[in-house]
Amino acid sequence: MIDTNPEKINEFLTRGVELILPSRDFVESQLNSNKQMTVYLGIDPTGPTLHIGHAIAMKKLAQLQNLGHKIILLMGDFTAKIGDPTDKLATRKTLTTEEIMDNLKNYKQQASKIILFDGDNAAEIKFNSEWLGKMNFSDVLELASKTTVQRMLERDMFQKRMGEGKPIYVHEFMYPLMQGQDSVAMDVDGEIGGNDQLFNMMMGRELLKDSGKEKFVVTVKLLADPTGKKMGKSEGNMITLDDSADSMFGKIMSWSDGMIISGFELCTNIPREQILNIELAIQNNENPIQFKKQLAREIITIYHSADQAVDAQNNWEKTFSEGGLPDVVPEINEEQGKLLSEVLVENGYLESKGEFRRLTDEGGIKIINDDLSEEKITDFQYKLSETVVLKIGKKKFVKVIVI
RNA sequence: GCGUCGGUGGUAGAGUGGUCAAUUACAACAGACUGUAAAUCUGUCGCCUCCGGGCUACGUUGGUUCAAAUCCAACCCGGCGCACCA
Repeated sequence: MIDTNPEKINEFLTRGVELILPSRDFVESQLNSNKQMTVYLGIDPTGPTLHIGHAIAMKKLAQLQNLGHKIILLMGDFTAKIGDPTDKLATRKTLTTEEIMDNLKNYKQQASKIILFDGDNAAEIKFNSEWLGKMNFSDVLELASKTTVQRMLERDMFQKRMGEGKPIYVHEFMYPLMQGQDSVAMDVDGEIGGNDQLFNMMMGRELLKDSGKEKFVVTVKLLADPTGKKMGKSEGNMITLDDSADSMFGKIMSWSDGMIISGFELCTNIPREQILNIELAIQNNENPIQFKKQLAREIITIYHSADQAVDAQNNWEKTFSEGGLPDVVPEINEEQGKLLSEVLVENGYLESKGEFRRLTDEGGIKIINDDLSEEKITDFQYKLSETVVLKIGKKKFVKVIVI
């Protein structure tokens, strides 16, 4: 039942791991003890999609599942309503139960690419509203009495806000406690999470110590290049697990070269030796683009399929390296003689006519002829006379059919 | 409650009567270049325009003024400090 294959355990303890508490030795001996452990990963269901950052932590869960341990995916439906102070965005809109259920449906489908929800040792999904929602005020007080304001203030986040004279609300102190309470309520042996969740996860350790249990915490590295620049929504290259193959390919190609290695380590199952080879090759000035393409294919294979990965690459190369057309170009029907600027604004391709003017000034709107030659539109009063295939900027394509 | 500081474009953050559609940075977009949708460089970056200009915007509502993001008043929202309470 419990697998103690040393190689697998080693893989779990090292790959993509940032920090292990209380110690690597402790966790290793636990994993070797033939006892089934319960380990969880908490996700706040704030949006409809999981992103690749979630996937990195889920991969660690999957490794434990594969070793025969029990894994729980915890939906922070209750905590999501409060908002994690780790996120500097102070207020999150509160989600209705329906929205949460909706998000969950998608999560399960997306997560199932990585962890198993059926079979003997199926992953379990839990909701923390189940216990947090039932606590009354004296329960909360008791929980709050387990830690001190000083402990809370240790957080970088809070220190920073104090320094900047920004507000810290009392309920924000509750967030780590709530997350800690999750560990207690589920009586887990361990928790996986991103390195940014360390503080919150340590709270669970502290609370469980009260009942004499040593909970372990494994934090995974965040996907970032060596300069520490994170991948994220603000960088615009955040991959969500339901992105199309084409879109994933494009986003991965826009990662900086420095992210290739950690991408392989964190997001794929490629063996370490191969990753080392790639690292060496890049150091030897081999063109990184081939490895980046490989990385993109590997990742797409996990979430879509190997065939789609190849298609996505072909599509991408055709479109961007060779300046051709993607396989699918959206079409709109319009009457003859209409201003192209109006057509594009009405169909949501451009924000305003002013934008159209700028683009024509800059040569950003082109007609693509059948032989793939391009012809810039420079007249902002351009009127439709015949069906044209347009390239707007470098990413947008549209076929305007004149009827 | 009192005092004090503040609320500006997608974000951060300048501006403190006209030269302000509003410095700058980031983000975004385009062009050049490139192995790349990377980096770098250049340009653009409220809406409309018959390219003259017009319109809408600096918490809200009023006011002063030829002229307000900028001054005044009230209100709303927020920070910090103090007091009250305990």
